[in-house]
Amino acid sequence: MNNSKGLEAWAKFFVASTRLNQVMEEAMKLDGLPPLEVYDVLWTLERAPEHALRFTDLGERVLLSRCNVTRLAEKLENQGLIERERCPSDRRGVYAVLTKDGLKLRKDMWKRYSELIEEHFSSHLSEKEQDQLIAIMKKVWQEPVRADEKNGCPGAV
Amino acid sequence: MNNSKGLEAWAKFFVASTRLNQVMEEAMKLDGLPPLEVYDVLWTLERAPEHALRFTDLGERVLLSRCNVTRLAEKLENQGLIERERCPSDRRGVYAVLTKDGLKLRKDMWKRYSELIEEHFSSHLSEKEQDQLIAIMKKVWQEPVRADEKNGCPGAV
DNA sequence: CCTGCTTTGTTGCAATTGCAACAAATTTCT
DNA sequence: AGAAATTTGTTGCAATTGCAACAAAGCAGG
Repeated sequence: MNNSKGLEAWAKFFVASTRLNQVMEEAMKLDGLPPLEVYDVLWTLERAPEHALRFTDLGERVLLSRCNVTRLAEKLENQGLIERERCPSDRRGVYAVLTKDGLKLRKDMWKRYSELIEEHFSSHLSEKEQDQLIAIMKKVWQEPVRADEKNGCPGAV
Repeated sequence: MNNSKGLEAWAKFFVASTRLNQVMEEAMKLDGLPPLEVYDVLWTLERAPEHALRFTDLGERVLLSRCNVTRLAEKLENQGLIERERCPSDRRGVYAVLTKDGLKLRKDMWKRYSELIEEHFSSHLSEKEQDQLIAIMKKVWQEPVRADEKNGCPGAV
């Protein structure tokens, strides 16, 4: 085996991320909260200017369920979490806009989600290790920078 | 914000793992190779004694597609990658057994998969960082130890 | 042996997803 | 301006998935 350490690192990384997601997802459901892909959409909208994004942009920025944005949006709309608004300058375009309820749900989900992160993840790591991990993740994936996007704040998915 | 560094670490971890998986999955498909969940099953069987596992065990050990093992197995069986074998001691039980073709496909997939890991992951990290990451992943997730399982070798998913 | 209880794998059904075809609006090019 | 190409969101269809009901086989205790 050649540079087996890199491959081992990937294996551990892959297993840990998959399992932790399963744990979180299951715990959220157990608390009657929607799956994380809903959180993903709500939080993506919340960061956007005016809490609104065109469907195409939403599809590009969202992490999970990249296709079928239309259908996921339809579901969220029925639950009153987002609203549609036709784009005035381009009559093809449609904006998805976060509603009050959507904002509230995002916060409620984050309350529980952040607890889970703390419990299953952060609490096992020293501050130094957290720094190391952040640095390493930056090296293997740089999310494209969007001029308009707010970040910092709480729940980055 | 409280211990925001832990949450930031999770966010970066989550985004990187999700995006990298998407990249790998897409690249595999582009090369006409099956999705990684197939790799997952084949590799899980290959590590097992006799290259065989009861369906229940398979379902527990596999990372992706944990439910519907029956149906995924059915598909793999049709492609000649695994075989069914009734368990002699317990007539409820069914073994999934890796075939020659299954073994070969696993290796072929690994050839490409390991290239992708190198390209998108390992090559961005120093040896020291790889060590750090392994240590950190061990702290946030310990996969249960199975007495019989072989590991070490190549592609741990 | 007989009665419940658990384990194991399968199956039916409804919901979700991926993909490709599609129509409407816009842009590009001549 | 007009034809061709591109972008944007929707829709139909087939494949996949999650869930719960189910039957068959084993197990525990009388």
